[in-house]
Amino acid sequence: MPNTLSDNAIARLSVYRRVLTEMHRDSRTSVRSDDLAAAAGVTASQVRRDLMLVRALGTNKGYDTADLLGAIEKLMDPPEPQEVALVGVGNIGTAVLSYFAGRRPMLDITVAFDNDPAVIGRTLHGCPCLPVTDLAEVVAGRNIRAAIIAVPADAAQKVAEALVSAGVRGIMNFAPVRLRAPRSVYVENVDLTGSLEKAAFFARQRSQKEQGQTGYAY
Amino acid sequence: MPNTLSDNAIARLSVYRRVLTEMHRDSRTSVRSDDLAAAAGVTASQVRRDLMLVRALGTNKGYDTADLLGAIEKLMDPPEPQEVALVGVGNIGTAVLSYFAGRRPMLDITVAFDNDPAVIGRTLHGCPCLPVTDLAEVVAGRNIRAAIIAVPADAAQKVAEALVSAGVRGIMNFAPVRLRAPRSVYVENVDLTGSLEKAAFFARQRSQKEQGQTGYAY
DNA sequence: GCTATACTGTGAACGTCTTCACACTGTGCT
DNA sequence: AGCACAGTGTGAAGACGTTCACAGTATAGC
Repeated sequence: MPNTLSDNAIARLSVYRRVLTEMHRDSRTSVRSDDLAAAAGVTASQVRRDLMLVRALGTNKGYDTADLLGAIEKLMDPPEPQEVALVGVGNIGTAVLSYFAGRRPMLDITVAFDNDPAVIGRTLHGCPCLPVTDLAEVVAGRNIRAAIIAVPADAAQKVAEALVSAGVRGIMNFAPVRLRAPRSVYVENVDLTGSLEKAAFFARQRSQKEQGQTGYAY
Repeated sequence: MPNTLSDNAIARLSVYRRVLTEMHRDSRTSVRSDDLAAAAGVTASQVRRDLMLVRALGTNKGYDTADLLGAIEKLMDPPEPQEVALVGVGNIGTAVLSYFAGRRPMLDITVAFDNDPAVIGRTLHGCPCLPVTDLAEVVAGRNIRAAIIAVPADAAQKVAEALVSAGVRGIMNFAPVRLRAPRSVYVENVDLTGSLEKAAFFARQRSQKEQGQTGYAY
């Protein structure tokens, strides 16, 4: 099994793609590994390694921006627009909806579910909100393979199970729980509390270091 | 420099803490490494390794829930409540504000900044919104060390620089850009697009595998 | 055409994080 | 008291990801 694309590699490719899209929009035609590296916040070696994965070849003048973008898109984008389901249209769900509206045309949040009568039936950012009781039928019926969970922690596991049995194989999870799912399902946890805690923790640590209070283990 | 706490270790400790908090609330007094491992979605070895970092000792009956929770909190929580600033009170900023309201008492988003007159002067979830022109003064004045960036991509770098020069050393960044910051500043990128792309990518990949279409490299 | 130059592609070294495996310690049972 | 057992603490091994360093290759200049 050669060339398995790791989690981190996919994340970096996604960043390269963003950078390349901008460069391409600016009519820049070629890019060197160290340019990409600087823009993406990684080393040039790392970039070249990653680009090996997409089988993109460069020359002694760098890479052709359009070619490279095409190669990455070919690898990462679905062959045709992929539908994504959103479960939970509260604060985070709504924010996510508006964030993704029109951002990635190949990844469309085409349906949302909730159990709050106040949102059921409404259309937010072009996305209809259905009752969560319709979830299994709609997701399975439309062959939806990716979903976003933005429900409270205590409801997340049940939602995940419903999604998985309806055919979902990739989940982006905002609920602060570790979902239990079969290994055949990919779960990307977006742990907002954890992320903020990390930022706050390292902020304290680095502030201390600056004050010359070294000698601590951490 | 022994025992530097890695990024991943902190993230896992944050999860253990959440799990332990629940157990403690449920009056559970002891926990074994494999229980914690199952709840946190990691291996038992990993749990024991991580717990070495917090200098928590267990017995042949596992760990004392309260002790363990205390040890993790002592390591991760600030000695006194730590203020956090939010920049950008749009969709995501607002969602973040409501998400963290009351969730982590030791990490308080006490001030928000925006340049939209519609939100300036208002108070959302107990957090006053000030004009972004006040940022430097307020952040420096209150000695705020951690901040959340939830502004559009093209404004993020400028905001980051302002925050850093006002004394911020830890940033949670929602903007889809790689921020350039001195090494003395910790940046936690929350890349929503990247996360969704990963979930969608692996969803496709795994769906294919299920259909017996093996033999592909990826 | 030939040389100097610039960048890629990649084997190998390196470092880090994770898992293994087992010695050690304390508990409960007889 | 002594033995069997359960679970931790940790050195060592292993897996994985990143960086190094240089051979290879194409371009540009003379």
